[in-house]
Amino acid sequence: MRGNTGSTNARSGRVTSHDVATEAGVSQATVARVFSSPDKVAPATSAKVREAADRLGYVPNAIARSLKAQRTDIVGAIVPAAGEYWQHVLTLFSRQLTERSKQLLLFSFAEPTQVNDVLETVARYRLDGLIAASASIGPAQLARIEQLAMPTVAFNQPAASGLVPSVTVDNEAGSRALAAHVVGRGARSAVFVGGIASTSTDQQRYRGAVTEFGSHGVPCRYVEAGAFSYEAGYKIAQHLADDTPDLADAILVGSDEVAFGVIDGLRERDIEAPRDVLLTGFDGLPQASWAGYDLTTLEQPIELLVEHALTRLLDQDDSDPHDVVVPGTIRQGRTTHA
Amino acid sequence: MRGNTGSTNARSGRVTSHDVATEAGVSQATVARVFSSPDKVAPATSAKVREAADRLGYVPNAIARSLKAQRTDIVGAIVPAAGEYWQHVLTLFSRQLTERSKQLLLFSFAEPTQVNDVLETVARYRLDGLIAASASIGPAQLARIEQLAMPTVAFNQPAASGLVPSVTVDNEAGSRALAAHVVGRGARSAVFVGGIASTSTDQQRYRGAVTEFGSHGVPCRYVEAGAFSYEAGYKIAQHLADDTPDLADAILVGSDEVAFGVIDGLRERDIEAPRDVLLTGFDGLPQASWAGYDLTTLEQPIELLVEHALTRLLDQDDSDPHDVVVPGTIRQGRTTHA
DNA sequence: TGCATGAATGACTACGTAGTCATAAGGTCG
DNA sequence: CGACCTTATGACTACGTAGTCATTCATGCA
Repeated sequence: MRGNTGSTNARSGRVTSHDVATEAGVSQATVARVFSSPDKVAPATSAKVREAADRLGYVPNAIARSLKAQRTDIVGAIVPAAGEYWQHVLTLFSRQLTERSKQLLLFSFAEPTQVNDVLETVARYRLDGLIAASASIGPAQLARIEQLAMPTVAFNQPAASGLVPSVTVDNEAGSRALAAHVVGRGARSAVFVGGIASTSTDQQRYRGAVTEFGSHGVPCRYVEAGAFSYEAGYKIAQHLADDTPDLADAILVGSDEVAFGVIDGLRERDIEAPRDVLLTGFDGLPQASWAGYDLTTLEQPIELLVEHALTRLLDQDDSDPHDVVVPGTIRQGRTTHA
Repeated sequence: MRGNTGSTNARSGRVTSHDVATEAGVSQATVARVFSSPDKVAPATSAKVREAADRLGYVPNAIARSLKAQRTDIVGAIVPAAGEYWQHVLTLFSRQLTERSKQLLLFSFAEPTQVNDVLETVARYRLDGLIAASASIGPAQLARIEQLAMPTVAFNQPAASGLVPSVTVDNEAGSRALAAHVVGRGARSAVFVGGIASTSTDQQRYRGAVTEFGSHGVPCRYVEAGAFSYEAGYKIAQHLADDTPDLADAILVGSDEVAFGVIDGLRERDIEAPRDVLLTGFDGLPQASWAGYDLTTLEQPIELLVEHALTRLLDQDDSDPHDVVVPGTIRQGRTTHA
């Protein structure tokens, strides 16, 4: 690597296809072709151009490319700023997008009230697609997304049904399966611990539980933790423990993260699953398999869900069904091992 | 909202400042000013333009803006695709960037070999800054980053020192503190369980432990888990358990996530902390505070680290020190509560 | 009243690329 | 060997914005 940088700027951030063209003795158009449609250039020319590019430290400018091509190769994701589940999902989206040579532009928000602002920002970037992954995105927001005319998929956000294409795990069936599971293990009374009652996820999961329990004559009341977090679960567990010895036979928790909190909170009061109560989660987080919890839960086929979502988003095919619902499977853990 | 869309295209994704200019009876330049430097436009004109924009559903195009302004308002982050710690850090970066009206473009990689490819992709986007957060980014990669002339901060990646500005927790001092802590609780022998021996993080943390233990005449050997994961910790715990009853008095684990695995792996063999061994982690993940683990660990001031990193990146000030090292604090948990 | 001053706005252009069209060179086939 | 076709390349332009410069007009002050 010799120090010769000639008349052009040495900083790679400033070298353009024009500079490379001059250096290689070809036109700018040819340089562009070398980097975007290599098969349209003679091998000898291509080599010459690439050498010149290396010499100058040229790197194609994706911004300019996006403007011209009307395509950014970037997918946006609107995700809550907290929560094990969303972090996990995000990781998978990122990984699968990388495989498709796309980037992930992250829009996270701490408060549901920020969603509107976030949406306006999203609109400015002409993204190839948008993943709306949050129960906090209401109908009004979905309508705004509709306006943006940007390919969008709602991820595990059942309320989006009909407004925006969605990909969701079968919450109701999953809850029914879990209910049936604990009924099969002798539960004659149950509590459903939800995160936030107003979310469609909570509602569907509760409904599924009630339906199944009902068909077995098992009562099931709803308790709201107040958030989808460990802490919320830990606190609500104290309340539940106060009910002892009238504590239900089974506790169905609406999400794994909350369930971890419930488990630890109950342990604090010396209530142990499955000894004193049957307990299940929902989601199938990696931590559910950790020996410390070994939680019975409904495992979402997240890889599959993510794949569906990206296919819907990027491989536009209008014959695809508008809403995809994928069933989960029960992960049998120690917490219901009677 | 009346249905009149006139001659311009109704899809918001296609409406330009020119269209708005025509609609409002002003020039394109004025429309641009309304959205980028509002104080340079008369209030009446501004209102007129905004109305027209609303009517047409105009949204400024951030891509075009970035090209013209040579500024993207996007910060990139190169982060490993797995690991509780990185997920947590990422969340904080995202949150703080949102506050600064910047977006986060995520580049994750599953294998260290992918880093080079990722870097080439990064180079194409003219980002306002880059966060290099991974122990897998070696000197060669850092040199390449240097070439890109893109403001960069290495996050918790001590090897970057001198090559790229870095922000790091004080690994060595942290380890020393933890070692002193367990020595104070009677440890006369110790094991350090690292994740991957070749990472600088591991090396610094081990060195700190050895130094402190050495000054007390306490031997400390190094054991490699093979990864910074729960599973790796769980497996290595089995090996450690095989050494019983010669198991060391204290186990210093190089990261919390691995520590959770070690705890559960040891429990499997009926070895419990602090009953049979003193055990510490490193990082201060939220889960360390979960009652199920209640781990003594070195808590990183992550919020502060992230803040430092972004300040270095965005508020360019050459008087800032090149490398920032921030001390952590010990979180006292049950696992060393003799 | 006349001129300097400033605010408000418009015309114009560049940011860096990729696609369209035109053109030149090389090759095939009757 | 000439009409025809293919391949490789160059000239040119548009993508949508923001900053520079010039122009207009109203205001203030001598």
